[in-house]
Amino acid sequence: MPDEKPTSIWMLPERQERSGPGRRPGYSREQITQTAVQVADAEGVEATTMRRIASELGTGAMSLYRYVPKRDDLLDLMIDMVMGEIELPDRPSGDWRSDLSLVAHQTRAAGLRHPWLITLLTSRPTLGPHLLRVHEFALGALDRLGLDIDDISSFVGMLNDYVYSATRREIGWLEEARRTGLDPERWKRDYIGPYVRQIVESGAYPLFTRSVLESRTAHLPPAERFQYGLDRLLDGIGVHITSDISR
Amino acid sequence: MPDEKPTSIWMLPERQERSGPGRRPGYSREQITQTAVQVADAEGVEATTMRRIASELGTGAMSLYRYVPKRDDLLDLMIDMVMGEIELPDRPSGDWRSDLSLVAHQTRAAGLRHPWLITLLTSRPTLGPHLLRVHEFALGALDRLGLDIDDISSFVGMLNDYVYSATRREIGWLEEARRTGLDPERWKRDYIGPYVRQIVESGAYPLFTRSVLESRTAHLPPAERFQYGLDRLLDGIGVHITSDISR
DNA sequence: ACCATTCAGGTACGATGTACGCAAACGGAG
DNA sequence: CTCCGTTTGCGTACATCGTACCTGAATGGT
Repeated sequence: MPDEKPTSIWMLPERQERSGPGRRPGYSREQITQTAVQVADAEGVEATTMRRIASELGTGAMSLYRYVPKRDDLLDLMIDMVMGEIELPDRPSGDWRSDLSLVAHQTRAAGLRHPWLITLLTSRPTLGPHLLRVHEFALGALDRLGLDIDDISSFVGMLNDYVYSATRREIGWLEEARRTGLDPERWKRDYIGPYVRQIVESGAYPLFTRSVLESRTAHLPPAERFQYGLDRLLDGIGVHITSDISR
Repeated sequence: MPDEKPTSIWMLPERQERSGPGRRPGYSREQITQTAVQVADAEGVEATTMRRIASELGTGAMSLYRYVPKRDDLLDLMIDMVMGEIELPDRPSGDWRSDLSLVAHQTRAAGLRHPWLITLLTSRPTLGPHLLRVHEFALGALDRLGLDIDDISSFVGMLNDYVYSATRREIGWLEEARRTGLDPERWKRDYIGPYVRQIVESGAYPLFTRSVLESRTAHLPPAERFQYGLDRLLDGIGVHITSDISR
């Protein structure tokens, strides 16, 4: 009777250092993951093919399968390695607003360093140890404030949703700007590809048009724009925290 | 000097009915898109290959390229066709809360009918006419309430983020339940695959554990659970609407 | 009746993930 | 040292994908 196959990579730890016979492994999961991250940073996640990563390590594609069951698992490992870059105190400080801000900004920073992160993170449900650590910290920031666990969970979910989508939007601009060659600042002022221009000129979507043309925050530095939306969100959460004096 | 190539499928309308010489087209963009949607509904988006769709129509793969430039464009067309199922009044009613609720529930319903929709929608930036229509309606719901356009845009963004991620979570349960063969209700009570169980038993993530084990809303019918989070979000938006009397 | 034009779709190419199998490296037992 | 079971390295091979190219059939205007 065979073992039931592990449901995720996190239940299949790398083979440990042993002292039996047999050839020694020449690579490691971490090394392979790191290489994959570098390739993805430089050329996008679609360049992280098994052959490409292997050749980066000077070996053959099939060698990687001694360390990683499938390519999808490698994507999970990449996500978690990068989540490991997020630095947080051991415990929340007690100031929920600055704790959540910290998580938000750190996550955004990681997302900008690795433009593939957010797409991967939101397209596959994964729960690696580092992601869990960050999540636990965020939940902890709202603990002991009179909220029940469903509200805490719900608010942290909203925070994550905001951070992911705001960061994704930001990355979208950067990539669009790089593709068209313009520098981001000038590009955002003159703005918008031909398609959005067509939408605007059609006159059929007046509010969408205003959100494109009359936006104040669109001209802010990205970090301030991020902060602006974040503050709105935290204000919304704050309403439910009775012990909060600021509002 | 060639035309600059269109930036999106929406700038490349289907060839119109003409009256010149040449063979008549045997298919149409809409017909192909509809077939793709059916295949995706039945077997997932990864089954919507060009060959599969073509053979469903009784033709060869390459014929599709007379109607759609690339497979990615077909994905955009699928998204927008399904967004077209969302039924909304011509103009918002004036009750912002019920207007946004309507958008939220309609979008969730479309996402549940077509489990691939949310993944596609959040993994590729697309702005088809039907998506624009829905977005414009949502923006309109918050117009004339004393908010500036950045806040309106920001709140609608938060609403979308919530709807997408809540619906995605719900779909995840359904698929997990289908995969393991259990019916959704029982499965959600007994809950959780072996990996989450291991996390819980590790004791290292007490708040995550509580969010799994002590949740009240987890046992609610999905629609009520959705409503619960939605109400929290709308409460948060309501704070910023001064003319709102309910809070 | 002819022809320029348009569509249908077969063939073919490069790329991908990965199953399979064999040879090379290794440590322990004799 | 010699042999042997075990483990790793990786070449070969295959199914499947998007899609470039090309030939032949259909069509309506002249």
